[in-house]
Amino acid sequence: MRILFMGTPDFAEVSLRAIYNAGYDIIGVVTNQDKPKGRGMKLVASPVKEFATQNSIPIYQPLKIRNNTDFIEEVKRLNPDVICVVAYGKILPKELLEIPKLGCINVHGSLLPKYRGAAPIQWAVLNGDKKTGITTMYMDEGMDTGDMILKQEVEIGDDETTGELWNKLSIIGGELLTKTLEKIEDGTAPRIKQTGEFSLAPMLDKSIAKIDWKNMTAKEIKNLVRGLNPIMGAYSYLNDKKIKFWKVQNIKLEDFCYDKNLKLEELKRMENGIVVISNEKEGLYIKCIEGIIKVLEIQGENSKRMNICDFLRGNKINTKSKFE
RNA sequence: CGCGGGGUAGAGCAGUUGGCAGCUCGUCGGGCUCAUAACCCGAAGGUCGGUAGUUCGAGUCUAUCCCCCGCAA
Repeated sequence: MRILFMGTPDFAEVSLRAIYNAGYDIIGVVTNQDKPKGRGMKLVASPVKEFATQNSIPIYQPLKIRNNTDFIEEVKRLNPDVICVVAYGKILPKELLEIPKLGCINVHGSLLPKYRGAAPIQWAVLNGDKKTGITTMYMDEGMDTGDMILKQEVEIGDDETTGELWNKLSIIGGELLTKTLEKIEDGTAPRIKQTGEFSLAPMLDKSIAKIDWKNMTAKEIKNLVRGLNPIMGAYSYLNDKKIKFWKVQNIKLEDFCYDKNLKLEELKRMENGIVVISNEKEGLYIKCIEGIIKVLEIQGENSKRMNICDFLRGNKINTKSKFE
């Protein structure tokens, strides 16, 4: 089988590696353009491109695909049996989808039809879901609306971050893609229509990263923190300084009062976002709706991530100060 | 030439107009306590990123090099 692979980030690289190691004939790799990245804005190749370079697979990096007749012609000339798309980053037009005889298949990081769109993994964590998974499907013109082929569930841990889940799913994605190709090759791949309710997982907007102490419960804040780790980091302001939280715990008000010997009524009356306890021995505790947030890992302005005790040694946070 | 912050004890930081190198924690030794991430006493630990310069005198001012980090993508 002649396979054309389209993908860009590390998540896609894992899938490419899996089918490469499984012995499939990869006739080319399509990946996004090198982008200026990091300090100094140097051009950096995508992980998929790196892998292709190392293994001498031909690389294509079209600026755009829609209305790019040169590229479409090139793909026709390549004559792929299947195109595998994993987190490529561009929407594919119908004329491209119709080229491979056996179809275009996609690896998606959710249990479709839940979380169609660009950020399924992030949203699963942000919403505090207990499980998610990987779905492979035949692509059509819609946004992740094609017929499903294989599906595998994965549990999400209470403290699992998007980054951890991302890695886990990328590996499963590679395995499932390999299985899917096997089934396509021997003609046993099913075509399962997506039925029932669907939901969308749009690309994350920067504005969601700010913690809203007035309206979010402690549990929601915790989910926000782990959902945005390590992509953006949930942040808040303290004395006009931006502070990011990377790891927090969520403690019930009752348990907290019992532990610290405080009066529940007094605690309930405090404003949300107020620092209840802050010292380098016990750590940092913040009053929230329906709970206390205990900060474990934090990052100050222009600083790196560090555990809360180290942070408080050099950066004093006063009790009763308020996160905005 | 994208924008910005920084390099001082093992860790996190302070250090004013140039004038004895400090704080908190940790480590080591001792004490106290039924008990502790408790408390008390004591000690060790530094080429202040490198080099050159200004100066009676540089962590601090100037030049230059190296390294680290954040934003942004």
